[in-house]
Amino acid sequence: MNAFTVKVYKAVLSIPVGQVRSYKWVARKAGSPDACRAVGRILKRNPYPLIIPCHRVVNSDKLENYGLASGSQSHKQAGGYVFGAKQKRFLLTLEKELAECMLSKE
DNA sequence: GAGGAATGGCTGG
DNA sequence: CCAGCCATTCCTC
Repeated sequence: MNAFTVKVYKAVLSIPVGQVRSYKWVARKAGSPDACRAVGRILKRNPYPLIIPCHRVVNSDKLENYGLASGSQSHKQAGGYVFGAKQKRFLLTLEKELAECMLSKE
């Protein structure tokens, strides 16, 4: 496995719960800032679709839509997802709630 | 605001 | 080894 792929996995895995990062962000952390599409492709074809939180990776444009904003209930699409973009958004909302809950109750 | 080209690595032949 | 694919991004009209 290439170092780039491993870095991509690690970068995605390092994304905290309730947070989202852009493909470009992951690509940059992986060492190739311009490999944004490659990152998306890797995540889609990645061997571990269930242990890698690929749903936390969205487009740079949709970042603010999921950027823990007050009205994050945006019905916009945030890139693709193996199980469907709707599931992806659902998980994002769910994780955000979880994060807030943990911060509240500690 | 919308459309098109560029970029980089993975998969298949 | 070569060609095609893609879950994006940036630039230009």
